[in-house]
Amino acid sequence: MSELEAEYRLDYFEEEGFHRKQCPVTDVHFWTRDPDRETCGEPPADDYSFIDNPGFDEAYTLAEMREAFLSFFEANDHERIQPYPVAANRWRDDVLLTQASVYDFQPLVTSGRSPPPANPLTISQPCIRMQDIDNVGKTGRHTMAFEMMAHHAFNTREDADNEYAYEGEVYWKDQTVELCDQFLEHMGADLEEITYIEDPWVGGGNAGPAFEVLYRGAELATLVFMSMEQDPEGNYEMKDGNRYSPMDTYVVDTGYGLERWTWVSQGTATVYEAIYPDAIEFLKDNAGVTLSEEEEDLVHRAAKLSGYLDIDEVDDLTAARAEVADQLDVDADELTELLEPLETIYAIADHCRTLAYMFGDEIVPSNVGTGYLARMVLRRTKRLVDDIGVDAPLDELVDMQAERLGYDNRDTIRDIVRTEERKYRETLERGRRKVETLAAEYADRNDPIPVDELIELYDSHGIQPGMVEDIAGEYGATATVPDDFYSLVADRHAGADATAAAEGHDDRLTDLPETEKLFYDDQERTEFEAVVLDVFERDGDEGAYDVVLDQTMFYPEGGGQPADHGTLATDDATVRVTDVQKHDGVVVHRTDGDPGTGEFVRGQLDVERRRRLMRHHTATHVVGLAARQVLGEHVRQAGAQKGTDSARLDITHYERLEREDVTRIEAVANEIVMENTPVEQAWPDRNEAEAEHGFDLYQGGIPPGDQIRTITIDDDVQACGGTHVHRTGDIGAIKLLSTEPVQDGVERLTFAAGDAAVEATQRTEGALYDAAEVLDVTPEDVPATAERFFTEWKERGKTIDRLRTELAEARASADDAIDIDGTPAAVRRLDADADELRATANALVDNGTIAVLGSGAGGSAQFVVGVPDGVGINAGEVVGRLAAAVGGGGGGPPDFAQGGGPDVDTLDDALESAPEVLRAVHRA
RNA sequence: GGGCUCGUAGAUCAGCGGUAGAUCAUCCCCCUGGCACGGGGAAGGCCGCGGGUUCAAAUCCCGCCGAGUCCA
Repeated sequence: MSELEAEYRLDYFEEEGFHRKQCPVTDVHFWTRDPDRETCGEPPADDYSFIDNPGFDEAYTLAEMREAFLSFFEANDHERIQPYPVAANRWRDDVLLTQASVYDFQPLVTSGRSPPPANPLTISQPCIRMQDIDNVGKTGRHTMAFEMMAHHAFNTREDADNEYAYEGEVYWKDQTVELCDQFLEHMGADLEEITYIEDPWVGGGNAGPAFEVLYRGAELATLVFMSMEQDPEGNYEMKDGNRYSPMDTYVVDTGYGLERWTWVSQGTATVYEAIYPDAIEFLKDNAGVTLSEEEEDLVHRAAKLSGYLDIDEVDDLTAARAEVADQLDVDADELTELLEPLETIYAIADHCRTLAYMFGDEIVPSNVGTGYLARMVLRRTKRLVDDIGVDAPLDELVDMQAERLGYDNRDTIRDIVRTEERKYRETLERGRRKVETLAAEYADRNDPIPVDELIELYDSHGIQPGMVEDIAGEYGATATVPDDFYSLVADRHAGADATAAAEGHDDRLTDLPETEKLFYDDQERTEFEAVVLDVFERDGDEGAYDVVLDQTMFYPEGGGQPADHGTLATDDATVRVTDVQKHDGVVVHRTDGDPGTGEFVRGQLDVERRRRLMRHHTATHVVGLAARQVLGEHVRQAGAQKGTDSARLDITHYERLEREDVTRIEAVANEIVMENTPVEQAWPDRNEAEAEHGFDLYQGGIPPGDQIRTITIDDDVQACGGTHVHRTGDIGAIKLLSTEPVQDGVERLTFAAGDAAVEATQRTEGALYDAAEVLDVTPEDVPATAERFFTEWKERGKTIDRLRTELAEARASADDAIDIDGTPAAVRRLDADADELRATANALVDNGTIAVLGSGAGGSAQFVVGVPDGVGINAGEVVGRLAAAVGGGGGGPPDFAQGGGPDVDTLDDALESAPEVLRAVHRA
């Protein structure tokens, strides 16, 4: 780390007369204007001295503080950028939620592959950090949802190649610190009290020097100078033990916690009271939490202590609280009783804000991904609300925050919350029933409910162990939850994680120039001319070649659209193209012959295939648009695959689709087709397009580059690389074929377009006509007739059962009975199925007769043996012996047994031996 | 995406190789002046679907479909 020391010696510090010091408490190095200062300013070295002693000229609300920050940086030549969604997985696949403002610009902008929306820029980015969930409410300063205010500058080195999307240096360390200093001064902070702590930063494969900015005990900002990337050969070893080397791009990544700043400006005891005082008032009222003045004072003093007791690093909350109580000279239990309701209220306010962000940004609850996180937060919030007895519905609480945050999809948000609440209630009811049965069982046996069962209940049924304890108590059973419960659950999940083998890159391709893509120029053209740049024979695949051309009309597989097929022809030969792939801009045509390197070829697409693919691709956009119109704005693409006969589109939606939804989507989609709307292709500047359309552009993935290709149909604009028809009318028709749930929150729509739609309709119609023919009715009458047939079929089954019983009773007259040690016995061959044998045997037994029945029906020998009560013959034993004679086995209870074997031929012999067997078994 | 659990009567579930059950709801009867309760009875099942193993599968195995849940 010492190699980095020089990195922190800024001219700005020199000019401003800063001193570099080492904190005796925390050992860190820091910079200060105050020559007498010894400590670094961070707890535990220093206290939260801003509480009751606000750090700025005025008290700010959250909105005022945000505006103060953004307008200050605007006045200092930064462009204000609108915040990104909290669902970071919309533009990157390595994280789920946005946890910092810099997430917005990773990886494409920070690596220099795409230009930033402005440079330098300022933003206040909503973030969600789930890892803080347990601390929320308790520590006085943790929130799961927060806004990170920031100013960013994106720089490239002077000696770097001119291959990046931005050039030169905007500003770096000195000006970053200066801006921070100036903003603090602007707000009225006492500059003498500010400390800049040296704290190297590492994260996400990048690293660099960084400062933490401390003021009155509060960490108000982090100034990160992201300038290195992970590199085993690198010169710098960072705190994560990895080596790093400098990058060509270097990025100013700052973070100013909006909530912290607001808090420090107000000097309230906890951050929560500063940022949503109205929500807290409402919840207190609603839950009936009222404190006396004396209690208020105690809570206030306790909160101040919680601040610097650093509870988030204390495992045992009880012990931490006891210490607080000790310092305040009050009883720990009393303090807990006083604080807990407040902590719950703080947490509820925070969680509702988190949910408002999540649902406002159109995250749909699910069993996977961000949707699962949303579900977890919602359920946790629901439990908290129930615990403390808030009777306002959850959707209203979330809506309060959504309104404050300015979301306009509030109706959908409420709908989602209500749907999720209902699902959770059903899970709880299911769980309760399950636990009740289990508790009653263990109470009977006087055993405690074992930990295995607790884990099973939680892991497989989502039942919190606390709930099991409660219910067990009601039933007089006991359950003890071990301290390491959740790690025991985690153990159950320990398993090998699948690692996908990376496909080996073909080095030979890297030397070739990017193929010029003709398919965007005129999507209707199907012929072209090109020069063969190179041909590779495919290893281990006789007669297969990869052909690279200088330009091509062939669309390579991508964006869910399969590759074009067709031919490449020279004067001498024609080869078939069976697949087309793209590797870093080089289009590779797989062919069944070698057209010859350097040859001039004419390419011809399989027109029919391409047309079908185009129709299905455009139809996919239309169906998505229709689904959004019918189901709501939260609907977005979660995946898509086009084909020649059908295509499928996965959409996010929080309820199962019903037939009615599907018919409406289909109707709207076909209206769009009939309106014959133009399908417009454009190549706008990416940042302009983003500013205009937001992230809904990228439902099919994010392409790199300065410019992106967009496809516009009505008000639906998508970044899309596929080929499309000119107007929606060219699709012809869209027929939805089926829907299926892919996962909770995602529905798959399968549909056919154009002639494929007609074919699909004809197929289903054909099936209906076939069915009608079989039933000998008109197609319209098929449903009613099928129902009638089914009902009649069931009735016949019952009639058969009844007649069988009657038949069995009729057969029960034992006039052929033989005597087995004083009991009559009927030994017969019936050649009926097992049900009939059983019924007959039952009837015989009811008449006091031993029944030994054999059947050769169905290709195997079967026996049923029934013995009346009080006759000392074990039916199972008898069956066993008889079955052995036909090469099988059997068994059953002593009064009624069944068996059989494959040798039908010896069935009669076996039956003949039955009387002896009966006697033998009786006497045994 | 991975793990686990579960699909049996209208509902909730038991049965886990050998004749498909319980409770509630429904219908009928009894008890009552009437209601609640109580008693008696009836009706109600492609045991999710498709394969396999077996003399025999609701039950065991495999696949599919569906529901739920935990984890990333």
